[in-house]
Amino acid sequence: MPKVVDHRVRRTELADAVMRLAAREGLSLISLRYVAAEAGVSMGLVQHYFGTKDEMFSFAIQVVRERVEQRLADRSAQLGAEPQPRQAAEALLRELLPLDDRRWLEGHVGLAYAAYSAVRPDLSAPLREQTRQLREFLTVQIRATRGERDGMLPSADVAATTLVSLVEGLSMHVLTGHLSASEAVAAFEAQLAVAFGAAPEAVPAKKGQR
Amino acid sequence: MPKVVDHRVRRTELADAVMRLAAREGLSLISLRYVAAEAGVSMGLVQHYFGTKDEMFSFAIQVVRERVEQRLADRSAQLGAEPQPRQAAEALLRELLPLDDRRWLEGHVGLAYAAYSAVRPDLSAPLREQTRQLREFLTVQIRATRGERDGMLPSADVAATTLVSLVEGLSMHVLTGHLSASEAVAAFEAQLAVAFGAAPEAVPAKKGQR
DNA sequence: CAAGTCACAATGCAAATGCACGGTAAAGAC
DNA sequence: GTCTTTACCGTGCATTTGCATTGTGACTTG
Repeated sequence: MPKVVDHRVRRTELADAVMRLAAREGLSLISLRYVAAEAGVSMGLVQHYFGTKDEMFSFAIQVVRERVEQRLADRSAQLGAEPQPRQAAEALLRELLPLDDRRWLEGHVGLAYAAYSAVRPDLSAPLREQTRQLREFLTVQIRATRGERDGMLPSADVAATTLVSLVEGLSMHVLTGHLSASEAVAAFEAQLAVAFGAAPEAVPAKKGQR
Repeated sequence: MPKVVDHRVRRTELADAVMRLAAREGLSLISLRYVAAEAGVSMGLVQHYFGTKDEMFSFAIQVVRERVEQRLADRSAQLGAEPQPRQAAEALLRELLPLDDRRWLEGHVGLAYAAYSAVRPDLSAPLREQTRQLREFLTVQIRATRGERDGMLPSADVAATTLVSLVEGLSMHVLTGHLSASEAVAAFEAQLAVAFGAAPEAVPAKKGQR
C-alpha cells in the first residue's frame, strides 16, 4: 500500500465543503467542480473518493446525522448518570434549535436535505429512525416525571411528538427568518412546561424582534 | 391584438406544471424543457410567458401562496360572520396540514420552496408576511377566548407562535414520512386544547401507523 | 386587402454538467 | 533493485442547461 490516507477523513472533509455550500447557496447548484473548489482540491480528487454525485450526497447527509447524534450523546453524557428527566429533555431538544452559528449552518443543511429527501425516501430512512428514537426517549422522560396524575394533559407520547415537531417547526421558522431566536426559545420553554406539567417559573416573556 | 390569451391563466397553467414537478421530483431538477413537457406544450411557449427561469419560479411560489391564502379565506367565510375563536383557529390551522392529496402536494411544494427561499430571502418576504398575519390572528382569537384568567398558561402570542410552528413542524414530519397523518392531527388537537385552555373532550388517541 | 401585432414554434449556441479514462508519482512489498 | 498498488491529476466527451434568435401563422385593425 502506498501513501496512507484515511478515506473517512478525506471524505468527511469533502462532505464539509458540501455542507458549507448547501447552507450558503442551496443544494440545487452544488456541482462536483463547485465542491472541489470549495474544498480547495482538484476535481479528480472528488471523483476519486466519490464514484458518483449521489454517493457524495448520501455520505454528506450521513455525516450531518452522525454529528447531531454525537452532539446529543455529548450533551447527554454531560448531564451525568441520573439527570432529571425534564432537564435531560430540555438539554437535548435545545441542542436542536439553531441558536448559534454552527447549529444555524447545520439547520440550513438539514432543511435542504429534508426537502431533498422528501422526494428520495431512501435517504431519509436513517434520519427517520433518529427522530423516532428521540421521540421515544422523550416519552419515557415525560412519563417518568408525571406518573402521579396526568389530568387533562395530553398523553406522554403525544406530548413527545408535539415537542419534537415543535422544535422542528421553530427551527424552520428561525432559519427562514420568520422568527427570532429568542421567540423560538420562549415558545419552546413554554411548551416544555406544558409537556412536563412543571412549574411556570416566571416565563420572562422577553420578545426580541428578529 | 390577435388571438386573445389571458396571460395570467397561461402562466398559472405553467406554474401548475412546476408545482407538480416540484412535489414529484424535487425543485432541483426542474428545467424549462421539463416544465414544458410536463405541461404538454413547447418550450418556446414557456419562454414566451417567462423571460427567465427565476421569474417562473417566483411566479409559481406566488401562486402557491395565493392559493393557500384563498383557501384560508374560503374556510373563514364558511365559518360565518361571528365564529367561535377556537373553531376559527382550528379550521384555519387544520387547513395547513397535509391531510389530503391536494394539501399533501402543496406541502411538498412549500417544503421545497422553504429550503429554496432560506437561501434567497427576497422570495420569502411575502410568505413571511403571511405567517405573521396568521400568528396575529391566532393571538387575537386566543386572547378573546381566555380573557378571564390565564393562570400558568403561556401568553397568548407565545401560544399563537407555538401553534403555527407546531403545524409547520407536524406538516414537515408528515411529508417526510416521520409521522402519520393521524398522529399529526392528534398532536395538533391536543395543542389546540392547551392554547385555548379548553375542554379535554376525550382525545381519542387513535394512532394509525404511517 | 394591407399592415401590424401577437402567440407560439423551432433551432442554435455557449456554458456547465456528471462521469470515463489515461497518465504520473509515490509508497510499500518482494 | 523491480513490481504493484494506490492517490491524485488532467483532459475529453456526450448530454443538458438557460437563453437568444428567427420564423410562421393567426388574428385584429385600418
